[in-house]
Amino acid sequence: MRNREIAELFYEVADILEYQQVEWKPRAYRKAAQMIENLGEDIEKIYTKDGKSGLTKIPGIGESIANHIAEYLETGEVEKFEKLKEKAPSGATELMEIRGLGAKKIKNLSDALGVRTLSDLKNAIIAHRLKRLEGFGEKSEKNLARAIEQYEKSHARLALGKALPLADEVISALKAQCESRTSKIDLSKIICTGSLRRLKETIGDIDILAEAEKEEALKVMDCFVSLPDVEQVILKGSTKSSVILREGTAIDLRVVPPESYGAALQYFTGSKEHNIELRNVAIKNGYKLSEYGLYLKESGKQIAGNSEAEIYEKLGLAYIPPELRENRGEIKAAARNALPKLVEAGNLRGDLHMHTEYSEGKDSLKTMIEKAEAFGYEYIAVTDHSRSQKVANGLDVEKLKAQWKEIDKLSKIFRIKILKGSEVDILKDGSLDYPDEILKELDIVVGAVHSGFAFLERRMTERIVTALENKYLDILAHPSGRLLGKREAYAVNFEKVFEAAAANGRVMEINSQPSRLDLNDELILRAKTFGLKFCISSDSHAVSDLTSMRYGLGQARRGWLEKEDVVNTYSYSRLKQVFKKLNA
DNA sequence: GCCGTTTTCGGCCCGACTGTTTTCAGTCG
Repeated sequence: MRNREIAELFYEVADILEYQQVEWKPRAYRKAAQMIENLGEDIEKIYTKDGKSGLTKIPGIGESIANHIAEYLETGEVEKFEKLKEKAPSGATELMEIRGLGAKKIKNLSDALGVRTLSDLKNAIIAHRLKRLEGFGEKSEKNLARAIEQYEKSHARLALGKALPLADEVISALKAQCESRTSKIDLSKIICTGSLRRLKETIGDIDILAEAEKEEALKVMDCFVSLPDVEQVILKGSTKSSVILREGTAIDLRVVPPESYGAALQYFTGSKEHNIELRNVAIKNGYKLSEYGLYLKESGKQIAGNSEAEIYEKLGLAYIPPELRENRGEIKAAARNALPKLVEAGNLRGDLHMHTEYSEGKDSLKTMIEKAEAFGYEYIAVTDHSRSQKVANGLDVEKLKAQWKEIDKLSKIFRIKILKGSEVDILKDGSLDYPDEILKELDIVVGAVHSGFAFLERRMTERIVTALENKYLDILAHPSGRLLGKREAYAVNFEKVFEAAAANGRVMEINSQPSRLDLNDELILRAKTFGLKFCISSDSHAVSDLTSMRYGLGQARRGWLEKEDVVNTYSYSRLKQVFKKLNA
């Protein structure tokens, strides 16, 4: 699967072309990159099967880009791009990352001052050479200095598991401030938008929307920029303000009047690509869509804007949930009224992956069960680590049997069904980490790779396929092994993994730990095409982790999953048909 | 460079904020 690699290449080319102030091409390359990223199919496979004509069937890819892709797949590079890169100063794409700098200014800096790299820029600022330049001044020099500082401090994206609680905090603080200053603000309308509302696995910045009449808007802005955690105010206006928090996260706040609230919510939720498509739909229907509303093109009369639902409705579309708004075909599906009915939090009836004090969990078996029952779950599986996981205090056979005894005892006290499970290591040869006579006694076997991450693709694929063919394996845990921002997914052929899983009726886990979110949305989409079922699991290591399900659920929704696709939405009696050992 | 219920040529989302202008260009999302 080289989709990501090719998309990155096109993004880079788009940046260079932008720097060279070539018109429109950057947009075309970015669009192509985005389509390839979200394809859900292996582009190399498409090319092998249907050649260039297969490639041009993908929206955004025409004759020329198809040729580039073919050349890249066959030779590992594109001659034209190599020449392009030679001509562009190597630091230009990095300079594009600095807030406040775009193609024009970078060109100007390069021509007038010979600034080609980030360190050139720093030196120019220190020597105060910028302010003498046309279009720059005292202030831009200072702002650029700060922007560089921030870029160097943190240009990494924030994990969903960090961003969501942080946004909740900021929003509550903002609500409290607003409440003390004015009674005219509808506090329930202060919510997060942007990639956070779409529950993307990582977040660039936090976007917040509020509703207020014009004369109240500035008050909301005042509250916002004076929040205690704000370190720097980037900009402040009556509809838009941006700040940076002490810990480095950027937050934008938009304030709009009630008649535009729905339009603004739609617009600022994005994604950008979804919005561009949506505006095209508007144009084709004789409308104009902006963050202020949906208007008739001719008369300029507003026909929707108050609520998000109304906007989609007036455009002839079914309401599209935020998690689907990635321009992955959701607009066409909405037009045909063929959107999936996404799985919801209320559908979840159990959690099939959690740890206790027996291995590396922080809470006791009893505490975990208590809390899970309080959640209203119908069943849980206790899945401590198997014996090879020495670092995680994996259970030997004796200790596992002791846990079974305690589960039997607790089962008499609690209403919730407690399944005897294990997160069993998939060993290097693909075998499982307990003997068969133990595996067959377990209600649920969750198989996982915890070692040998550096295996070559073929060996890793064989290893996992062997495990999937083992009749005692039920669920493949965190199938890609990635750790967000820390470790890439291991090299494995997912086509073969999904094929083997489907052939043997195995379930794919969507691990909800914020650092994992594995499978991710793209792989979920691909896995679904193999007819696979999924389970959303918390992989809790403490009772406080049980709520992490919201993150995994988000990825499931981003992967277009319905209730039916997710086995832990099933009643216990139906779950028994999925995992046959439960009948024993 | 892509694409077509206006088009095979001529469009390509749209508006806010800032800093530098003295009416707007550049950048951002």
